[in-house]
Amino acid sequence: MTGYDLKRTLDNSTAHFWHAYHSQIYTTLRKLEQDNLVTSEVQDEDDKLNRRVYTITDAGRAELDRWLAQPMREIAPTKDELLVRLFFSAPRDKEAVLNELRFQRQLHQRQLEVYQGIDLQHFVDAMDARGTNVERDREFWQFTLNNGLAYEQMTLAWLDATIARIESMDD
Amino acid sequence: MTGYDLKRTLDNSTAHFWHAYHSQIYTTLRKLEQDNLVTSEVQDEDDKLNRRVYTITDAGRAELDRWLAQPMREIAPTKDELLVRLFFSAPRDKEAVLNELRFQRQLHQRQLEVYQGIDLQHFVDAMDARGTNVERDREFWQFTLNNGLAYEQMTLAWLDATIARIESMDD
DNA sequence: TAGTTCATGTAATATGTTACATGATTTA
DNA sequence: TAAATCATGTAACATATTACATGAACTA
Repeated sequence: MTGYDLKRTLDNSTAHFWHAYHSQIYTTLRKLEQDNLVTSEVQDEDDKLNRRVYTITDAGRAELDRWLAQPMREIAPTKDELLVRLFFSAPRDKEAVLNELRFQRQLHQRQLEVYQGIDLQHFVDAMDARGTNVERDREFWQFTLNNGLAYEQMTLAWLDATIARIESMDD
Repeated sequence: MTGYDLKRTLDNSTAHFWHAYHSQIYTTLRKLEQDNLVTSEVQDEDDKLNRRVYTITDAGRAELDRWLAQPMREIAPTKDELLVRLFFSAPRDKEAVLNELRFQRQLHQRQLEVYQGIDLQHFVDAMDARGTNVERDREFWQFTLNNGLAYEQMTLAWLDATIARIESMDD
């Protein structure tokens, strides 16, 4: 893939559990290349867009396998700015807090619909047609998608309950 | 509070939505002091532990209010290492993946019990006895705690379903 | 032809993590 | 008296964010 492809893939399919800016992606790819974990080349000489395509090396694959072989032993740390804001929101104007939560509700509703619209099987079939079997990968991708779906549903239910309780508060 | 108190508070009550290392807390407090957003003093001259107690200034409170007045307009970005690992786990040994997920299940079960054991009302009463009314704060703290509870329950249900499906996979 | 998307980078700054470093106080 | 907890810091390094910068290709 190119750095641009990676950015798009991250934004589209893995955005809910991993995110990166293009500036970080390009610099990291260069660093990986220095460490011989990937190689890169500009495939089409005539291509004025300078698309630089990266490929993982055997050493890179080995490093990925090594990382996967070491199981996680802690809970993934989270940083959720909205919860920090809520924690300190008692003195705020009630309507301002409600508007913020209602806006978040819209965002999460849309995000849920994005996940519901993802058709992994269609993607798998397309890869299959190109000779790459990702049938077993599909099951694991589905697990991460299921997590996104469950997370959005949980968040919507929590937002609804929280909004309802703030609405019934005294000013 | 002292830096140490802040670290403990973060670890105990807000760990599920915000986390910081002590090294970051101490350096950030010094920076806030340079910007006149907090003041500090070693209250007890005889105290050889050098407890440095920080207090927010009027300018600090104003800055906090200014920050709270600007509503969030995006979904909080997340980085979940476990999901990245699962995404790439198709080629891994089935039992290794299952062991990792079962261990995560234990961690989340324990975390749920920690949240279930938190008694906000007890804390509010103790503050009340010292003359600080945090009754309205309590409702907002409860919202963040509810989020933690819902998150852990959702995660446990998702882990159970994922574990069951991997168990029924071919090797 | 104007706006959007494709495409790649650097620089400056901010934030976060690990390791190093020290010493007092409390508890078993 | 040994171990755990209280308490504060710095240094080196890693990661992340925002802003700056450029130009091609496609689409309305």
